[in-house]
Amino acid sequence: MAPDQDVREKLRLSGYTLTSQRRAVLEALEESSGHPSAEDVYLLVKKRNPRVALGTVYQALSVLEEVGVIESKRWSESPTRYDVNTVPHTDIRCVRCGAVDEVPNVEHAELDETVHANTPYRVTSVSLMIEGVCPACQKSG
Amino acid sequence: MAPDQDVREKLRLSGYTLTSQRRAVLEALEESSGHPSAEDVYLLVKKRNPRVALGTVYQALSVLEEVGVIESKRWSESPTRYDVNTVPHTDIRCVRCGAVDEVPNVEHAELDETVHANTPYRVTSVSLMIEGVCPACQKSG
DNA sequence: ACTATTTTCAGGAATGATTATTGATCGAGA
DNA sequence: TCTCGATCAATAATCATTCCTGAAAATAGT
Repeated sequence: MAPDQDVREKLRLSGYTLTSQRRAVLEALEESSGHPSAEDVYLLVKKRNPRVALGTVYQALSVLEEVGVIESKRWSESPTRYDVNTVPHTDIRCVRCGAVDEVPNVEHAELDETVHANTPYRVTSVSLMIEGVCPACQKSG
Repeated sequence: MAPDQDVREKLRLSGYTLTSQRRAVLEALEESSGHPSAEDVYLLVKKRNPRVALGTVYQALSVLEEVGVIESKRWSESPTRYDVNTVPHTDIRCVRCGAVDEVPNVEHAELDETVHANTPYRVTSVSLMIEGVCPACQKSG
């Protein structure tokens, strides 16, 4: 995956540096399997460095997203989730337990084209918000 | 459009009644062109009946959505927007001024199928969150 | 290395949207 | 009309997120 050098370069291009806090946030994101919320990241970061504040995590996430190292997605009735995978992909969220999983083989290109062709807006983002009930919750439901 | 009788029936099926407040909220939604937020609806309702509280509007919107008379959509960095149009359609939101417009000719059916076929989740909702810059803001920007 | 300048940070207060609570009021049916 | 449950208005509480401020740390210049 992208080593520190890559991240450092992306930050530099926007006039930022790779601080220990930003690295800690990034590492927390990498080691967490799902799509953690800011709060989740905060708890992970605090395990190693109890001095960080939640506000700092929000700041770091904001900067990392701005430079394109991570991305955020928000579903209704749930805080914003973060993800280190910046390759376009589609996620589904369980409305019962909040788990997030990837949905493979969903092609965005055609959809983007249709949208562009049918609106006078200059389109800046097209994303899919998918919700459902995960297999585990279906069993226990 | 759907007359009171239709709305009343949908409410009844879920054990609700059509109160004057719910009707007022619905009328406010119908007479507002865009996709108003709860706050917008509140201001409209208050013009006729200054006694209603914002919490009451939230309650009414919640009930009306539950029974399928209206629907809500939420974009990032913006409060939830409400809409009486429950026929599947696609909306785009201007990131500058917040305006919401419809994008015609976007077919959901195929997309829904693809998603269903590629996840073990029981899918409950697939929606498109589209953002861009509207023509007016492009000129003034 | 030493100080000046700039950036970043921690901590906590503030904000905005939404939900929960509570006591009063309304309304359908006996 | 009386009763009982539903609904309401008002307000407090909550939740996620942003803003603010003085302190600490990185960076640059001497």
